[in-house]
Amino acid sequence: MTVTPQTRPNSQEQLLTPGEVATLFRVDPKTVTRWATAGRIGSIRTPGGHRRFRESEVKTLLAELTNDVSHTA
Amino acid sequence: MTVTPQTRPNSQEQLLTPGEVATLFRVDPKTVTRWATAGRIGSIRTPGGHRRFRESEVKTLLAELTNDVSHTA
DNA sequence: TCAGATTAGGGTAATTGGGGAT
DNA sequence: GGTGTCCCAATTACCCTAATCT
Repeated sequence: MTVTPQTRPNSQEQLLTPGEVATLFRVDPKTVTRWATAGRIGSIRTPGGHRRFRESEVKTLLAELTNDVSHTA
Repeated sequence: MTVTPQTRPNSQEQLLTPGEVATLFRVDPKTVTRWATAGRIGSIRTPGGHRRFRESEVKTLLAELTNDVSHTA
């Protein structure tokens, strides 16, 4: 039991670690880092320099891939 | 100048526990403590030695470390 | 005062960042 | 052009017990 939604003074976004995102996409964590560096995905840095990713954004991006996106902008 | 509107921590400031800050950054509470020790984030100690963090400072820090993707089609 | 949950403190493993080469 | 793997250094996560907070 760890599902106790507390700490929501203003509806914060759920964040994911690079490893978690990498697992979702079936890629190497380094690749996720490259996506962030290339600006293809938004990222939040910890004061220590590690990255965190928005779960909603990741899910959206994941859904687009599943739906065969015509990424021709 | 006699009064500074909002530019100073006057009296009441919403304080957050290490656990709450940890949730916002998606890190371990111990990591937040480490940030305080390293001086990366300001902290207030309770008489018992526990740490409390200013909500405004945490929010500001979180905002500054956020890199949003401006994919404004 | 009691009870439950959180935090501090120290120590050790795992993850991550950055660069560079394949 | 994009991805996976190598290196090393830094940051973070999990282990424990005792003290503090609510």
